[in-house]
Amino acid sequence: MENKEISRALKLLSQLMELHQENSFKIKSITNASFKVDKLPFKLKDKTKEELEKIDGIGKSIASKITELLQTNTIQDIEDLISNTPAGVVEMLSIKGLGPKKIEVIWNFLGIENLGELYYACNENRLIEAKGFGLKTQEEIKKAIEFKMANAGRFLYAKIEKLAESYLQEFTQTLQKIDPDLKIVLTGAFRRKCEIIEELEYLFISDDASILSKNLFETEQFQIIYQDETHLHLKDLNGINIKLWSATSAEAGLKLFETTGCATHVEKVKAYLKPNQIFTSEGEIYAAAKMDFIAPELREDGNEIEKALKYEIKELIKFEDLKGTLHNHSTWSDGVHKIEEMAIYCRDTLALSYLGMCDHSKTAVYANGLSIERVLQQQEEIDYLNKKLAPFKIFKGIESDILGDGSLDYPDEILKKFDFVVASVHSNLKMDEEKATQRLIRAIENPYTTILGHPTGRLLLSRSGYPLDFKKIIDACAANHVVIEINANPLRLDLDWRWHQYALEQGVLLSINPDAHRNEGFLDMQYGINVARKGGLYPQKCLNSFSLPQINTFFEERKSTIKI
DNA sequence: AGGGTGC
DNA sequence: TAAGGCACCCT
Repeated sequence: MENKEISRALKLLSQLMELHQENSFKIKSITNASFKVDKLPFKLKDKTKEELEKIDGIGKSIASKITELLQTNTIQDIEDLISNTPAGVVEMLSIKGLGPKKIEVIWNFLGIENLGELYYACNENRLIEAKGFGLKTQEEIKKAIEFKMANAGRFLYAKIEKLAESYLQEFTQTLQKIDPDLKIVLTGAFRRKCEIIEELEYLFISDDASILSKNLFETEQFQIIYQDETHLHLKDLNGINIKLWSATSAEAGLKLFETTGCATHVEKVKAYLKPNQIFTSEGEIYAAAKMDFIAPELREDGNEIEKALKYEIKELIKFEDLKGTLHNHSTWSDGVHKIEEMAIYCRDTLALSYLGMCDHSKTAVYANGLSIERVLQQQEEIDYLNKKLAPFKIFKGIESDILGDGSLDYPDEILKKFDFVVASVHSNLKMDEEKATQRLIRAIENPYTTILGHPTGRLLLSRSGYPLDFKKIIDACAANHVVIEINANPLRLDLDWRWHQYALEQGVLLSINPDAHRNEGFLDMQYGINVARKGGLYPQKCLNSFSLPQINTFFEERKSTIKI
């Protein structure tokens, strides 16, 4: 079990205790432990109970809860509290803007026990009767419930990835007993690397026509929703839709093509094919249609077919093209690893040649943002490490908050000390589109801004982004030579891939930034690669696939254009 | 810590 | 009554 899961369990425990109005000191200590656990640079599962008790923020009582969790996968206190709380009330904790205090009032004062009732109460204007609630809060809650409902049955790619692979293993193992030559591949939106997945689709390639016969999947794990000659539709215990398609080995190429692309893409390509042609691979299909091969990620009904017909499809970016990583957090602000640890991980494990450090700026006090003095100290440390680790290079960056008026978070004398600046919005996210766009443009026009960080601040499936006029934003980046970040955190993936093409057309560079707060966070760059490929990004236009000398020059030239 | 909201 | 203090939630 990872620290993250332990931290989540403790957080849940504290929230449930708060819902039941238990001793506030106990609640505080558990909340605190949850926070601390999430920031530890080592794994708790390897520790003995005695070692746990010595950790700052963990005492005897919490240590025993953690060992209980590690041994039994649960904590009895949580189970007890949950059994005394309506499931719908627990679910309310997942609504943005609602915390345990407010939910306690909703539950005990208004007598509301699930999201449906809560939504109904918002519509009836009943929430404002309760203390601590007003019209604005009621509207926010209503919107948040609508957002959640609209996203029911949708899953983050990163969350469903392991499950998708494990079903692949499971199906293969079970069915190869029937047909040893059977092959199964993932297809559909998952193969297109969509950031949100609504169903998992598998293609069973077998010359045994009865391979999908229903009784094989009639287990406790799956519920059969629908079946016809073409496919079998299941739902698993988590409510995830699973579609199984089958093809003989002769049909496999065509079937894989048909189940992968979005419907319009498939239809459009088929218009270029002669009837009754036989294909053993997807490559043959695109060749027969007299166009470039189109990678699965691109088959989304953009302009990919037009480009393929002109043989203008670029070779898409891959993880191995990345030469470095920009926008990362260390223990100087809210990260869990030291700069040196991160640098060594990048150099030795990921074989990268540079690391951009971008801890939080001073306004982000909640994230231990850097005061001017600490910026200077950090830069001294980086100078020292650069001597020690050469030729590996650590770039001095900052993730500067964009303040309410669009200005950056330090005076120019400090801004000019950085090799590069990532400017991003963290607070005041409720502006209207015009104000928000103006605020960002002002930050883009700041000569010290090198990269625009996560432009909308969205959190997939939980919070929609800051409303922006994307064309204006991208045009402003083009005019000011500002790079746009593709934040690779699987919850963000912001800038959205649907805007990459436009950005590239305007000559804007993109950067796949992990926003890592620990070493494992660097691996999120794979999710950034996934969406960047959907957006059509190729290595020459990706800032962090520049070699070390190239990016060095880029940063230097960028700074030399600043007048004053 | 600081902004937004509401009592 | 209007303003200020306090509580909650977010980043």
